[in-house]
Amino acid sequence: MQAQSAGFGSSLRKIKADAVAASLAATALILFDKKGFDGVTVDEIASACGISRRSFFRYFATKEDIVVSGHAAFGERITERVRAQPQDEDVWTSLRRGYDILVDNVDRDPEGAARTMRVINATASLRAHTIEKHIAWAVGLAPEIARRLGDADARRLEADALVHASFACLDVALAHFTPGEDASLSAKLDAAFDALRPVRTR
Amino acid sequence: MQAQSAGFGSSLRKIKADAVAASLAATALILFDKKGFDGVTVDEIASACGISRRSFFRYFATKEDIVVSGHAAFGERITERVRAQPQDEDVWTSLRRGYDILVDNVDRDPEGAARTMRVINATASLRAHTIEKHIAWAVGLAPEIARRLGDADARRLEADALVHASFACLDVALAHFTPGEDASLSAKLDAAFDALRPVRTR
DNA sequence: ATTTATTTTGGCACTGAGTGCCATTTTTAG
DNA sequence: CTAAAAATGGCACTCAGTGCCAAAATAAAT
Repeated sequence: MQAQSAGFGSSLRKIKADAVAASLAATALILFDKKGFDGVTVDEIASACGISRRSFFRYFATKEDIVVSGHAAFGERITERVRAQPQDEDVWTSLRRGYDILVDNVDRDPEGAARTMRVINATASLRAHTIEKHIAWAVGLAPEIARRLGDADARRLEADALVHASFACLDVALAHFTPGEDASLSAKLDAAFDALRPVRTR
Repeated sequence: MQAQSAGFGSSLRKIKADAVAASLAATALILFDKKGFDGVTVDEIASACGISRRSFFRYFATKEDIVVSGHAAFGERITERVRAQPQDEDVWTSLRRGYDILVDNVDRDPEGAARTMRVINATASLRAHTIEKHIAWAVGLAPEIARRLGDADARRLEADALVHASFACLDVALAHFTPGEDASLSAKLDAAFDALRPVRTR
């Protein structure tokens, strides 16, 4: 094994592992949707996927990770989008634009998104973990907002408050959005963000 | 057994059970603070409290409930306080005043509050469950805010956004508050609420 | 005070999640 | 084709949480 091919090879392997994980998650999600998150054991998922229970836990650290692990990647993309917004735009609007990443994702796969939302909303522990993943996004998001606000120490708490309030808007918009019925998640997000739009945001 | 004494007797028993639970929680919290939440087994807690493991689970449904079960009661008291605020006060201020319940509690027992906060902040799953408890407060809080806003259907989402954003402010204030060091939680709450104060809240 | 009904408790065995260890198979590199 | 590395599966274990039942404590009734 050489240092050169180590980095290359491992990234290839990671891609493959991610693809397998996505496939496992898709299978599991259908089961969760049908029998409830707690009504499906890991043994059941593993055999439905044709792998051993032990191998399953090499793809997902916990059963809940099947549902929420994808959220971490969204966080990075949302932060990227916010960072790409015009620097003179008010931060509240920039945050709102960041969540267009999620709107696009829901539009791209409405059935999958609806299924995931059904499963999460039906299970208390999953709701909590979803929120926790959102909070993890703040690690990347808050510094960017603080930078725009002037980065002074006094602005740190203000930036955190804005970022976490935007999570609240997202969660409320998601809660008020019924995939089949409502027109778009985008409109709900706009309504929530308008309700909170702060007086001064720069 | 008569219907009369049934209600009376059962409330007495509940009071006793609550007192026992509080005592168990106090013992467990000290252990958690010392060895970490995951470093303490339920067996350990039970024997430290002088009861059996099985009896322990009659006082707390889950190990996490030891830390977060008290939060439900706070929710009711916060809602009560908000409801008692002047009806013509803007709702954002009313929400802020609701959290004075928590400020008072921290002031009343600084060491206990600090210990609980240490334990929660050191454990991801506890953070998630704390957030979830906060969200449960919305069940009582949101209708009150919606009523003040006019109760129209269009105001429902607005009320939810305000309530959940206030949770965000609380969580940020708690995260920025170091019990020994900082002057008061109240000031942090004010700063967070001021950062978000909406343009129009009635 | 003694019996009776009710609650509380504890023990036991069980399920399910998650983990460490190791042998075996598969993949990859040379 | 062979040697190294990685993925897999099996096994046994810990710990959280639960159902069931018998024993002990508590309260009520005569």
